[in-house]
Amino acid sequence: MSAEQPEPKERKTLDDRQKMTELERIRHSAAHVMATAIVKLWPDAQFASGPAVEKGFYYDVELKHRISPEDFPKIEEEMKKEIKANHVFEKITVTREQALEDSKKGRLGALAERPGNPSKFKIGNLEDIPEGEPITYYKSGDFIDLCAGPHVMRTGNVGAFRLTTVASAYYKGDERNPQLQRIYGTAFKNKTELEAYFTMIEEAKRRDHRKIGQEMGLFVIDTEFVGPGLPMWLPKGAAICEELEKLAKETEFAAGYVRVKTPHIAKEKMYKTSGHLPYYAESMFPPLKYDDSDEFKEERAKVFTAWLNAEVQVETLAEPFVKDKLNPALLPKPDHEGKHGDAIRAAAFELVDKGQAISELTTAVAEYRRLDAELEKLKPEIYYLKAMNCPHHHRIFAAEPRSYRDLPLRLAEYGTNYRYEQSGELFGLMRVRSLNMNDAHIYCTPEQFAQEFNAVNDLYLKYFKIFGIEKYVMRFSTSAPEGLGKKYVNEPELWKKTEDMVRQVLIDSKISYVEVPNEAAFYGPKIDVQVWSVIGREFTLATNQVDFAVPKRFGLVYRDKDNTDKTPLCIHRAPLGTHERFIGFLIEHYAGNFPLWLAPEQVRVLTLGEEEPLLNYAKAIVSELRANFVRCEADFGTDPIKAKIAEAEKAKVHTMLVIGGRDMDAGNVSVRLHGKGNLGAKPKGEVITDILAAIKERRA
RNA sequence: GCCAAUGUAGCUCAGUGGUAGAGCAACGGUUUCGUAAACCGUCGGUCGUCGGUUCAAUCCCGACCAUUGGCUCCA
Repeated sequence: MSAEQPEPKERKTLDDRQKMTELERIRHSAAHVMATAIVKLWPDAQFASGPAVEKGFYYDVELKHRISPEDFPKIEEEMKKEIKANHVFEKITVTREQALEDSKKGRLGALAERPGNPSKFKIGNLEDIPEGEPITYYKSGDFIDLCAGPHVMRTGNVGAFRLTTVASAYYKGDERNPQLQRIYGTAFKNKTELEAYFTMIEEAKRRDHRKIGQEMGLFVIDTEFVGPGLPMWLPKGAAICEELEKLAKETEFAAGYVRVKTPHIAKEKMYKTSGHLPYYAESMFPPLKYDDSDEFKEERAKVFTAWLNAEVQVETLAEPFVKDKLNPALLPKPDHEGKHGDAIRAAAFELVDKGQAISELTTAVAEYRRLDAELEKLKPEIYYLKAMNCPHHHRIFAAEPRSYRDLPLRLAEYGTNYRYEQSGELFGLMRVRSLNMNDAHIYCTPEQFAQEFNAVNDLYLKYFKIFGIEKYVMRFSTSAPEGLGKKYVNEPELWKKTEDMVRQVLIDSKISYVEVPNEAAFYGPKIDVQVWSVIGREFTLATNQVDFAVPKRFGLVYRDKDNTDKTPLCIHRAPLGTHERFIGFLIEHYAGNFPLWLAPEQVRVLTLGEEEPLLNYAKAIVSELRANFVRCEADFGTDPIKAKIAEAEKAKVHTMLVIGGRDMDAGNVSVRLHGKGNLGAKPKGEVITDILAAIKERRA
């Protein structure tokens, strides 16, 4: 969102630094070695910062030459020389004055002094070091860098490394600062670990939801005809969507939700009222103009001209009568014609309304007002694609008079939202522009809040159990005082009250959570549930948000026991998030090997041979399963059984039923589970009963 | 949006300044085979789009579109 400011970064204390692991020291040292290599190759290079990060290290550098992966071998070559030279990482403590002076001489992040080429980013870094904290250099060979360390003993301790990518980054992460080239690499103690890391990356790629989704035929993103970030679910992917919807509908029905359905667009007024337009406009698709035809524009232009003429007419007629009534001290700035049109007209209206005006002026004002109203009507109607469902649900709340007896009212909908994510943010199914949201809004009284909020949290935990999601964190996002009126609605007291309320609920329910300030929604605090996919990607899957602001803006009220109207609280919740992200996550979570109830193709019946009686036996099994809504397919073709099995395994079909003469004669089917091999022949009835039970129970 | 890399058949990928190839898939046929692939044949491409350089461009250059990685974790 536009209002977001770059957040001040937490500075690592020296204590934190001493806790750096050996691997982090290796990587941080590798960053220095890389910088040494780069400055040897391009002596004008200016370095900013080069830390160890989760997967390796980077160094930010300003350089005319654009470093590309083609340069990597050259840089790596130089790095190897540095490592072979086995320089000691020597720690030197200096005064601030000394450091500033060396920076000005261009000595920091360099091999020698560079007159006329000061270490400008190091000067900036120096400013961030608090008074009283020692200022240190690390020197390896000729390379000296402003650095708090710690490092490994010698450059030779950087065991195995590889440069990986080049990216861009703003100095200190602030887009107002110069853009630097960020060179990424990774380093390990030895070659074995380095290679294991790259093998791991390769394996992760195999689990990538984009790859598996393609292979299994779950979804497509047709960027040419439909658009980037707008996935379409193929039949097999749609099957997963439907299973998730079924799960949500059952659970929500049991929890007292009622379902609604709303359109995908709404008038501009909706989002002006909700407050989304100022706070959220950049994330919305451009508006749809209802009537943009030439005829309409002509008509509007005609009325506009007449309206302008009427305005001049009113002012000309009124001016002599009102001139001396205008108080020069109170006059606003004159308009572009040097006149006080607004003030004159206002005065003229007053005269007319009091019946003190001459008849020509009365007529002119009447005509002006008529045209003004007509012009208002000729404004093209503007519609927006909905980026969220809440405003529609609010209008459903407003559609009937509500009593406290109706609350809590839980409106649920699988609504499709459209958000204009920036092109660089799009990412497979995980970050898209059309979102199928497992949405609901709970309208309740403050007394009901704790119970409702808890019930929602319980829902999450219930779902996570079904899917075997074990690693997750609840992030409690709160506001920040400086954001009030900008990033957040300006209601300091309500913010405090609601945040306290949510915090209390979290503490009482003993859910472990982390509190993150300055991350709330504009209308209230929220809880995001963060999960990690097996590949290590971090995502916000579910969300649970409190809204104390928007219902008020819509004037939503319920009649309370004391016969007064009160504004309800609203809880926005989406425990399954969106189909897109949730299924993307599930694909990686299960590596495409879905449990039976979710599997796009649950059962495939494979025949051995083509004899009529055998086919009839097999067909009867398919029919029975399909009659029970099992997604069952038949492979009665002439391929050898090995080939049929290979195909079914590749398609990740959950259960394969192999049927040959032997099985038919005994009333059996041979069961084979994907990835688990042959389980042998079992009685037909038993197998079918078990399949149906496993689906019904949503067995893992 | 910004920086970089990538874009060749439905999929995975070769390849070249002189009109493009493999495997799988699809289709046709032969094969009737008990747990991860039996054989033969056929079809399939404006080499992302547009423009430039050239006698000639999929290849060189430029713009655009899309995808991927990064743009948060400070000396």
